[in-house]
Amino acid sequence: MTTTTRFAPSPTGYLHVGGARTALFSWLHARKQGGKFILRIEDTDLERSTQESVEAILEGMRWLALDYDAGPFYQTQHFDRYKEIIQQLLDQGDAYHCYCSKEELEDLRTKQMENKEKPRYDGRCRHHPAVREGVNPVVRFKNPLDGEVVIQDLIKGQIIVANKELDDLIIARSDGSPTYNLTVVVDDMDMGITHVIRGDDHVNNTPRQINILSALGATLPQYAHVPMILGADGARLSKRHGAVSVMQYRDEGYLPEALLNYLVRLGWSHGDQELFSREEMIRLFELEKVNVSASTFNPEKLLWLNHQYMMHSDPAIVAGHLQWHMQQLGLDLTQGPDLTEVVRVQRERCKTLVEVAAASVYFFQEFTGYDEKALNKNFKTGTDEVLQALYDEFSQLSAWESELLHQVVLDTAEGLQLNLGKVAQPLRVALCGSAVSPAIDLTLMLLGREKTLLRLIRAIETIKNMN
RNA sequence: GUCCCCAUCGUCUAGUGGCCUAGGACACCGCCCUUUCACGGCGGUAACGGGGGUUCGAACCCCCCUGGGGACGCCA
Repeated sequence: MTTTTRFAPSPTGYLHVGGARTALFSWLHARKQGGKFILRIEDTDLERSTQESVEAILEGMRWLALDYDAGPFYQTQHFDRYKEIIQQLLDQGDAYHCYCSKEELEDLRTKQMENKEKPRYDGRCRHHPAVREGVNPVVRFKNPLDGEVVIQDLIKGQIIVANKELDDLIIARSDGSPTYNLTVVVDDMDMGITHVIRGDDHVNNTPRQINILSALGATLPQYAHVPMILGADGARLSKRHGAVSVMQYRDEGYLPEALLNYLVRLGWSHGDQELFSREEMIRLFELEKVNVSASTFNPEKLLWLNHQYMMHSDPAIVAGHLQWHMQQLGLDLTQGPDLTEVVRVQRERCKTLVEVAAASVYFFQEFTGYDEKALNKNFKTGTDEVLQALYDEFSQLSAWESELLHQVVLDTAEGLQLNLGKVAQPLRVALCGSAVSPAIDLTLMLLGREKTLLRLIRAIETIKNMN
């Protein structure tokens, strides 16, 4: 049987890092086995599912380049099939109608909690069936009364749950619509899912699902429950923790490969290796080596990884991502250097694409004002003469090449008997408006002669007007 | 409360009975490099939650405690 895995999010929000990691592990396992990866949207909760969420999830998958071989499938389009299975279960005596009201059930729960018992349905309609006129019943699955369910989890190992801990769960609501535990089981069975890879929070559902699957005579899939990702406060990662949407990482200037690399190392490792290309992940990843315990999301390490990816990836590819950010700033990219060159000169000092973009604005348009500190420190009486000397040299330079530019700066310093810093720094401020930029020759190079000369004039004027 | 699961530096982790005076990475702190900011190089601080066993020997196996997480919906 070909390995088939699935990612089955419910469209009640964007794709967050926890979901993304589950999707990644599932995708990785399928790719490693040369199997299929399916995307299934679990939208049976009509109240909370939204089209926007569906689109946000698809966008996240696309950005991370987690491609699926089938789907997206929507559970709302399988309702006939679910009804058929529910009827089958009813017919074969594995399910029954329950007329208990929500209030009754609520009372039951409260009493059980008071008695320090685990809240669970007591099966009153199973043992004493009674039709109530005018009440639409729910359908409950007859969970086995005794025995136990043994799960051989690929990650967690053996998990044993006694059937008496379980109750008769609802598989169809009073309006006839199917519930989660039923739909998952039916789809996993129909889609030939061989490996159910999902979040830790589903371990408790697994024995119930196994019981339904058994009642249906289906072959059981293998289960792999991946541990949760916790926020900095040790609680489960959620909307409250801020930047958990995958797309927010794009907005903040992260490369998808970096996020993926961060995520794959959260709960999984391969010796001391930190950097994994997509191919390496596929080759080396093993579900069996995924950790059993939850891990905490560490934004600083993600940042470091992002920097690693910016520095070691093909600059042209990084430039492709940078372009989007430059456009966000409203820059006219025809008015400056090639973005690949920008990446080359900026990437060692910037950890995100947002930083690269912000630090590169002056290559494309005039900066508004000088950084005050930089100005006070570098523009002094007499600095205008230094800049004038540079202006003279630059305007006569035969070619605009970095070695020549570098030489001009060196020669000017020597000619004026000044430290290199006394020449390069004022020049930097004149060109960029701040004391921070790439190496001065590279900055000159990318800026071009025209902008360089204009900005030198502007600086000289500024200094003259200071007195 | 009941059930399930978990427990190595602040964080991600290596470690599967002797290679461990516990290794790597992020962060942090020094030093070096340096025309800015950085990159880089070198070094440092820092952990086996506690208590019992088992064993010649335990971070690794067992039990208890403690701590943490998850589940307990006509949500998924």
